[in-house]
Amino acid sequence: MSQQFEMDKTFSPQQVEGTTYEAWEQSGAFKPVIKVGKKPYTIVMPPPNITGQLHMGHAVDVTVQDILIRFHRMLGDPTLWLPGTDHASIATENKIVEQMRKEGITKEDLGREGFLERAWEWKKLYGGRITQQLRRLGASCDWSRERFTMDAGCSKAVTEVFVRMYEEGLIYRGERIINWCPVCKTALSDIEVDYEEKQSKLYHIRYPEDDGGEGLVVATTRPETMLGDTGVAVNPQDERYTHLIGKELLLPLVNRRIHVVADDYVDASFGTGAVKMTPAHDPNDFEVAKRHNLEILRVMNDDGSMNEAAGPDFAGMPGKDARKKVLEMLEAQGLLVKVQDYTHNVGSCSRCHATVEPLISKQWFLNMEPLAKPAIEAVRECKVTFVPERFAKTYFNWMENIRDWCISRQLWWGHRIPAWHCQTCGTTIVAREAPDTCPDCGSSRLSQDEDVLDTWFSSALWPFSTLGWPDDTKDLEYFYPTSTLATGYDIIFFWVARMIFSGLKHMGEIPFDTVLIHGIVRDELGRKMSKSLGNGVDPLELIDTYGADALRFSLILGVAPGADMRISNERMEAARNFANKIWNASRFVLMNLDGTSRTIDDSLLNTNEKWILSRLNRAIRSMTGHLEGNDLGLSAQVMYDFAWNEFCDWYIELSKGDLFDGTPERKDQARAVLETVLSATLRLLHPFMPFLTETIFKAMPGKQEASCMLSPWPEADGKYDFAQEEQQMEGVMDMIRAIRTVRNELKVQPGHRARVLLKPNPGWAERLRDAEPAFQRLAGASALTLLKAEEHITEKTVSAIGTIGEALIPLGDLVDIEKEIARLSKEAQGLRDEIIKSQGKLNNPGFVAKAPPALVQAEQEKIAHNEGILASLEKRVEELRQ
RNA sequence: GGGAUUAUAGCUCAGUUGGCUAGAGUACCACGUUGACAUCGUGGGGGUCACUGGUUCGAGCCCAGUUAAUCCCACCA
Repeated sequence: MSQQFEMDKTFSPQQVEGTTYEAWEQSGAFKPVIKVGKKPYTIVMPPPNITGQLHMGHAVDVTVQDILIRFHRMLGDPTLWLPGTDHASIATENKIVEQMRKEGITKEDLGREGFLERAWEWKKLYGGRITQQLRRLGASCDWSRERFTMDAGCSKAVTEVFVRMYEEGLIYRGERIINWCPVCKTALSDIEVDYEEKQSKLYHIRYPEDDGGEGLVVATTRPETMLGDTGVAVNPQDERYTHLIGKELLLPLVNRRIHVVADDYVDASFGTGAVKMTPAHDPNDFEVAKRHNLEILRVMNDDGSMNEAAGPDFAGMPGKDARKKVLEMLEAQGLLVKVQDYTHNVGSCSRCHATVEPLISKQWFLNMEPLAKPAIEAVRECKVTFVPERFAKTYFNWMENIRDWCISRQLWWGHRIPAWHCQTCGTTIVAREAPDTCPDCGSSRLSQDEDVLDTWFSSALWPFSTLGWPDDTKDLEYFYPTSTLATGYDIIFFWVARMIFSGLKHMGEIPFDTVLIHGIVRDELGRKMSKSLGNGVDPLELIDTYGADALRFSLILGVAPGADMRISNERMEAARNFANKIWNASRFVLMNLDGTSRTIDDSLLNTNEKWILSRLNRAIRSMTGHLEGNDLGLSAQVMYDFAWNEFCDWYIELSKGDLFDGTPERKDQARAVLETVLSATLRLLHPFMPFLTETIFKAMPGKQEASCMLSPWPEADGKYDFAQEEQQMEGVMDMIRAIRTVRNELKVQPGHRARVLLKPNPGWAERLRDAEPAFQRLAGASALTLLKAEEHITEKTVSAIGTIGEALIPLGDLVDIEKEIARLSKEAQGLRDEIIKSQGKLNNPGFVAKAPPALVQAEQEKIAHNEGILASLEKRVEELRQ
């Protein structure tokens, strides 16, 4: 007995996934085959964080990329998918700190060195875990080229870029208002801050004049910051306050004299029209302060508590308590004028969700303007294309309004900034290697800057740092620029934009030509998956339950580029069922091949065979086109429809005639066609469902040692285009469907011949004779035999019969004559209406003049067609009347 | 405040540059142990294409407006 008969009745992914993947990886098939002179297809994988578990976002990301990679590999392109992981500075550090907290130790206990040791241990443990999980999805990446954002090579690139940009003056150090997370104790970039609406109060506080005048009233949501006020601003046009401009007020509680300044920034219609200025703790106030030379007084510590500058009453007090005390004291002095309920947006740390405090701080910045310009140009000139296009707008919107990027973080885990400060003279030295002495004063008392770089600083270099830059490597030369970058739209700002300007800046070339944006995965209710909602789905569990192929397919099928997708059990089941359908269709084909491979005899092709081969050609062309256009969802849809609705539902069924009852010649021909179509189907499906297809492929005759993954992508063979046969089959299928409707309607028992009410005209007879076996098998009816239905016949049945043939057969004595006349008359009326409608169209000069000729002709044919039926109906009515 | 997207069957979504009766999947109903598959097969019901107007011979598609929802950016004390 041959191997084929041992296939189970259902596909068990669990049994094959592990071993199949291992065999692929062992064989080295994931490594690109470099062909000098041939353009490679390259994807550099967005590196997952080493913080944890594979989630649905990764699953989509990896699936999309793996499909493209497998497609191009089969096309014969030298194909590289370079994987790696990201150190994820702040996220990882938080996780480690959290883990340590449970053990009762703090970062400070370990010290920088000790902490980093621990962090590397973490990386060893979890960095490997995530890559194992990627394997479970079937990711066919070249693990021999795997990189990590903090490995020696990538770190070298980071230092090189930093030093170069510093030397060019693009990187500078300065005092600016930054978003400060008092829990993570680090600066955050603008995009690391999330805003949410919160209920709070708007406090109206009176600031009297220093001479005892009543002064003015300011409104604030953060009263404790008044301790750091160094001025009050009003709108220059605001007549209420013109008399106060330039005057001095006495800041309550601290009794500091502060000036009233006029600045357009102030909106006279909001609050009281007077704004207290706290330049050290508010970005706008900071700007105003610079314009008016107001003092910048920081009153808060890094942990959010008040410092000495806040005055002896408040020093050391947490911000919350300080707020309370300030309010109490103001109230006691009768200076708290009004308290309003107020809803506004409060920023919080995207990592730990603590409320962010804007405060002044010395940080490293990257000057964005000169970098953004060419990056905008590159997209505008379509050197980089976004799929779908609309995301380019998002990109422009951000890049055109970009502000300098705060790249320093007060963390330990990350790339330490290559800058040294001289303890003697204060000079800062930025260098590739640690300097021994200060070039200015010769002192050897140098200490490295404590900060590390924003994690996205290294990510921005990923497309070339992973290929060996700054060294001149062969990989860099061959694979850069890469082809496609696939990622979610949530990461355009964090990453995509920064890679584009970095690539242009340091490589002088775009990093990739296509940015393929996919949506995010939502639950069945359309909600974002989040930890707090607890609605997250673990992709690994889905793989266990349904198989990796089903997961991949359900994430792709019918999903338009950039569109969010919902994942549900129903969707997973549909994908699993499809996999099983393919499995069983293959099982049937393999059973009938008897382990022998055959080739099609073109001279013996019958209509069914011509039809399926022609349909296969269409599927190949369509899928290839969609994949080239990055529309994976449509491509999968074409596969699904072809495999299930055409190959399984029709051709396999049709083939059974020859397979079971045909002459030896026909039998072999059917087998050859089945084998050909199955082979192509498996290969077309392979990028989407690699495990299933590889498993079946190896069971094909003579393919034990072959690999679906490394087989060529199917090409449409022009000699198998049969437009006429396709049309003919379409007609036959319509008729078979109609007969089935009749059978159902008449409740004809299986096994019994349906009594089909047909009188084929000469044209149809020809076709029907051709299709006779199909009718026998699929419709349980003989197309040429006129039989008498004994059952009651409904309208529906009649209309179904109407679609079968031109000649509607008289129902004779089966039905009440009056009723039948009425029905036929009604039908005739319907046809007349149709004809009138068509004639109306043809009488419309605009239609005749402007519509395509084929359409006009079709309309004329329709009239003729309807008139023919009408005539026979009328004739029949006449007969019945007699 | 600025920008983007979406609105089609109970649900999830397709619907190419406008062109025959608007399609799938799923759910629902009926029937079915036909030699791959009940994770299946066959058939069926179910739509005012959000609303209003416009362009056109012709609009689910193009244009304007209205309504509703989602998302992103900015962050007014």
